[in-house]
Amino acid sequence: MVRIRTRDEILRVAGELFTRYGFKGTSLHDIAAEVGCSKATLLYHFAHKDAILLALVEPARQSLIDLVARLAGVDDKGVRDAAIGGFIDLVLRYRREVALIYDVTPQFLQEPAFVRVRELTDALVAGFAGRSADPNDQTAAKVLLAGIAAVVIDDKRDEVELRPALVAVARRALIPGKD
Amino acid sequence: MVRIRTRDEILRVAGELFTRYGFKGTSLHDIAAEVGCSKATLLYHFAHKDAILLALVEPARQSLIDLVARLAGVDDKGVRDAAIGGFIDLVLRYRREVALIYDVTPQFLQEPAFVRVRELTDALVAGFAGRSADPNDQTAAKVLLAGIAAVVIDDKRDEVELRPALVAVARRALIPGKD
DNA sequence: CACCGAACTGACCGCTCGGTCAGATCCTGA
DNA sequence: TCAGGATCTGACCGAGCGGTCAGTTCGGTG
Repeated sequence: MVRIRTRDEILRVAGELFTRYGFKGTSLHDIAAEVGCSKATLLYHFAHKDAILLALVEPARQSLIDLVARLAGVDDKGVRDAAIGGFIDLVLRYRREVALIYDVTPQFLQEPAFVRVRELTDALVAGFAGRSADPNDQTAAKVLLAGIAAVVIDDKRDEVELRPALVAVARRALIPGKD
Repeated sequence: MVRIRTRDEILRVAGELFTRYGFKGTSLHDIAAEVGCSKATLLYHFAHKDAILLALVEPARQSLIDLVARLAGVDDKGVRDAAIGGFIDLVLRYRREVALIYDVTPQFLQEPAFVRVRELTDALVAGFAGRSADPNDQTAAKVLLAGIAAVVIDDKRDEVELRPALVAVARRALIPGKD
């Protein structure tokens, strides 16, 4: 294998195994065996095991930050649709990483990279709820966010087909005055 | 502590730690320390670590089996509402256990107690989708099921308040002819 | 061709893991 | 009061964990 590709291969394999078996359920040995290298190689490219996970989710985390920053500039009237569209685009682009972020956040709350994830998720909930203070709207928002993140990872359809389906279910569930 | 209560205390503490840190992220040492007993005590009451998890989720798993059996006897017209109501009641009763079942199912697929969980979940998806073959209806069903299971565990409100909110969001998202 | 930095490795480390077991303690019933 | 079953424990086990490091190999440059 071309050496410059080892780091990318480590991330690809780690992403797959972390998603399938969980972060704690995946060992350095597992990753090395699947990549076809040694544990020491993993730790040559990444400072430690946590660093693999952090590198893996960093693009998605950064996109999440960008999305929330964009939503801050949208008025109350349009924020819900902007949040729905933006989040679905994010999840379709980073299917596995978003699921991983949801999965490991409770256990990495002390990690600087994750400290803000709770704030970011709160901001998304606010966007999905149209900035409503009604706890029922917020519960609905959380259900859709968690559900979309959980389901996209297993859905084999591509984003051209999947996106409108997700947007439709989110809008039906969240846009008021329709029931 | 009264000795006959040790087993129940082990299950209560294990449930809390498994939910917060994941099954793999919780050790026998962690559980024993929180209960205030030894690892050997845990293994006196339960054959092995997996047995603690299985005992914990067994009531919820059995209720899931019962729900799916009841849904089999409901016609296509009424199955969606029956599935929504039945699942939400189940989740409100076993908040933590249902989330645990969702969390650990991928890693316990070989376990006899879990072999059927995938079938049961598929049956619930069918119920939530009103037995529709449309992949968009099935995606919507999966989003709501996963979202409800994930969110109920953190929602502090009691079931009198929470149940109608969840039923409403599920019906808006899933009942056709409303958009 | 030689040198040097990058990339990689096998052997090893200390620690934690799930689990065992001989023995101690507790509780109940006769 | 005593015997026996239930409950509990500390010390220990083998295995796997994350990680280190001296040494090897590879690739690029002068």
